[in-house]
Amino acid sequence: MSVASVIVDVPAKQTDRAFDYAIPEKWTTVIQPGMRVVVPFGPRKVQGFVIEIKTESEFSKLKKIQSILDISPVLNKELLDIGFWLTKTTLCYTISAFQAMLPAALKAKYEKEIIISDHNKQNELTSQIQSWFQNRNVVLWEEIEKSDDVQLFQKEIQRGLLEVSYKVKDRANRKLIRQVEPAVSEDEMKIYVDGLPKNAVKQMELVNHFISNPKPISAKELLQIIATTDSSIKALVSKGILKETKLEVYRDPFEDKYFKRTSPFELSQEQETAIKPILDCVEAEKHDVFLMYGVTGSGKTEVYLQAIDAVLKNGKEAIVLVPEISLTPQMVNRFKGRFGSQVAVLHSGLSAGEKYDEWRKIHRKEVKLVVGARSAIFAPFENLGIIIIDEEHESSYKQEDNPRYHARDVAIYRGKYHNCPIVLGSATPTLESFARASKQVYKLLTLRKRMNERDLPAVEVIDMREELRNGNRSMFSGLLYEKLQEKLENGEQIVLFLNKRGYSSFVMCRDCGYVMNCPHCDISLTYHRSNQRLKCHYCGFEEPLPKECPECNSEYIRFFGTGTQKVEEELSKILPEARVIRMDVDTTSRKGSHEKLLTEFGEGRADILLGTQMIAKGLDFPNVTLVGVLTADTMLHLPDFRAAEKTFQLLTQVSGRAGRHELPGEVIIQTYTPEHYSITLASQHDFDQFYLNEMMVRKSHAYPPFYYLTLVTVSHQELTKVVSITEKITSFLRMQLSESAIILGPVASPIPRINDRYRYQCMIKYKHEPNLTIALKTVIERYQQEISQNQLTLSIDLNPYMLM
DNA sequence: AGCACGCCGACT
DNA sequence: GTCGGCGTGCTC
Repeated sequence: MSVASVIVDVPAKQTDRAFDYAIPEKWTTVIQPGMRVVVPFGPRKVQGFVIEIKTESEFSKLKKIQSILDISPVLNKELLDIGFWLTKTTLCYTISAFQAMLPAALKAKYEKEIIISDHNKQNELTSQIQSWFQNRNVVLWEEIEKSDDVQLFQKEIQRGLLEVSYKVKDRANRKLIRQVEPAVSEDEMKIYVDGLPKNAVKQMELVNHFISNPKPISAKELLQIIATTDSSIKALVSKGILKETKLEVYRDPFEDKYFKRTSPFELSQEQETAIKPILDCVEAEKHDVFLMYGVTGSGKTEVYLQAIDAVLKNGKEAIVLVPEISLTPQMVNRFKGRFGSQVAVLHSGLSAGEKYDEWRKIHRKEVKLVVGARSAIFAPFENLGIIIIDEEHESSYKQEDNPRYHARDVAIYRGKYHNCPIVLGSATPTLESFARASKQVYKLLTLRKRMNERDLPAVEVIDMREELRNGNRSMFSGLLYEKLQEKLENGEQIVLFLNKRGYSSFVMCRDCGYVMNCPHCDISLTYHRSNQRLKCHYCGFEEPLPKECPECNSEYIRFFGTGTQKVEEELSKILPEARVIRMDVDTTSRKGSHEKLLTEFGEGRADILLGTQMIAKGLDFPNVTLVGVLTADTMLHLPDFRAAEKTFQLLTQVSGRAGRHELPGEVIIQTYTPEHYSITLASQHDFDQFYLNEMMVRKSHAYPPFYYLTLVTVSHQELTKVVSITEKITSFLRMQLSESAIILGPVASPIPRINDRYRYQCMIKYKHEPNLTIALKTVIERYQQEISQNQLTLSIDLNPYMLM
């Protein structure tokens, strides 16, 4: 007998294992590991992934696989293995790992329907139920649940007159276009045209089109050429003169876009030196991890492009990961321009259907290269020749929910599997990667010179406390204001950067200092100007802005914190003639608006580009000569050991936007902590010194890269319960782990309460703890009951990036 | 996760 | 007595 081991789509501890199913005779040769199937599971039907084909099962009474969802496996052997590896290393469910590797369109949709069991007894149903079934055979349970008839239905189900039917629906819908072509020979068409009555002008035109042009044509195009309606085509189809066919097409998110083909540039000496070891590695089919450390504007992308070119010439495939935020059309153009239709692009801006189509191009081997955000690391290539991770330090490569994987780790896993190089590129590598490069675990490649030998921009650090003392209470320092005027006069462009991360527009009473907090979370509410309301970013709580302070009834309650809107307002006051483009979540939420605004700025239709994080990287505008950072230190005070590193990275990235071409660039950094090394060293473009400095800090505080981290966060409605459970977990881990592990806690999370649930943490710092995952699994099992009762949540993050 | 089964309290 | 509350345990 043929048996399939199936991982079912039920993300729960108890079902996180394989279930065996009998393979019906007709499918014994069809079903393969990695295919999606529908299986009966208890009383319902669920989707599942076949992971193994066996000849027998320990389980005696097997149910049969109900249906097959794929013609060929959606997960190959390698991806199945990656799924198991993720389950093990991130402590997630296997099904969650599988689902993370596939486009959302392949996730099943479940529907529960009610059908009439026996139509002969239909009249026995109450009239109320009968009215539901007027002119239809099935009723969706979802509809019933919304009505008041739930109990009536349950009664009839119990009497056996109605039946529940469980449906598993594939979301994956392929886009089809209607094509029209002749169904008869040319001669027959001519005869038909001659026999047509005089008033059938459109039919005649249509047939004449096919007489001179018998190729299939899309209905849409045909209607345009002939200027007629569907009815005339339909008439000809029903007479058997034409026939309609459906053709599957891909939704092309880059339709209507023309990509100018580019050819390789000549590499500089430095670039040559950097690419050589990568190319050697490609030729030798050897796995190695390269860290390409290159200052902003040093031409890393050209090195990627040429390395990819070599890989594609060898008949292999390539993956390029780019942070979501810099997956701009500019970036995509560079790859599409060089490799044309061999490129698939995967990013969150695409619709589910578009993502699925791009994924299918990869799956069917129609493309050789994928450029995408984090999840593109799971591209189902089978002959990988290189993986490139650009802006290696970006935290968006770490997924913040289950499976909590880091794309870099997956890349290295795949690199070992395919014996191919991994290239991590950055102007500001993570300390983890740079430390590994220093220890020769990764091979370091350095690009110190900017292309065209352009100097890095001059950076001026402005002490905003000093400005305040001198009576300047605006958000622009004297120097920045001066420079703004100067650049405007010269007709040059300016980028103003507002670092909003960890800093929101909170509302405070100026008399008593009372800050409006969320009643369910220990975090300040954010003021949303668009609807004059206060909103909690964690639980969604909303309330109108109060007229007076709830604490002291003062009227002087106002919002603090500088939003882009406020900067824009102030700009219009001090520089009314400046044309400003504001880019933030509000102005870029509509699809394509991001690109539109950038094009506008690029074409010189504005003087100042004002924005948040999203303008920090990847942008390259020749006319930008001034970059202003309004508040450099807003995230320096976050409770995160990477705060200094992130500040340094951001300032370096932003400064890199200035003077990339002929005109020299200037950068002004405004800060309240000008003495902080992350700010001074960023202003001196001194990564090496920053690295040394920060390494000392990390060493003395036992943080990565000297120690690994694992963060356990416990949450519960009752404070006492959270504290005692976290306490128990902490002491249990102390017992299980070695002496050298540092176990901190229990302590309250940086956000101690979210959605009325208290949050406590335990942090584990360690160098080598083979027992850690086993110990953590034991912890999960011990509290399983309370977790499933939904009172307790336990989140375990191995190598966390967010400590909140 | 769902869903059935089963064991207790409060109703016609 | 039975309806329905939720706690418990199973799903090949």
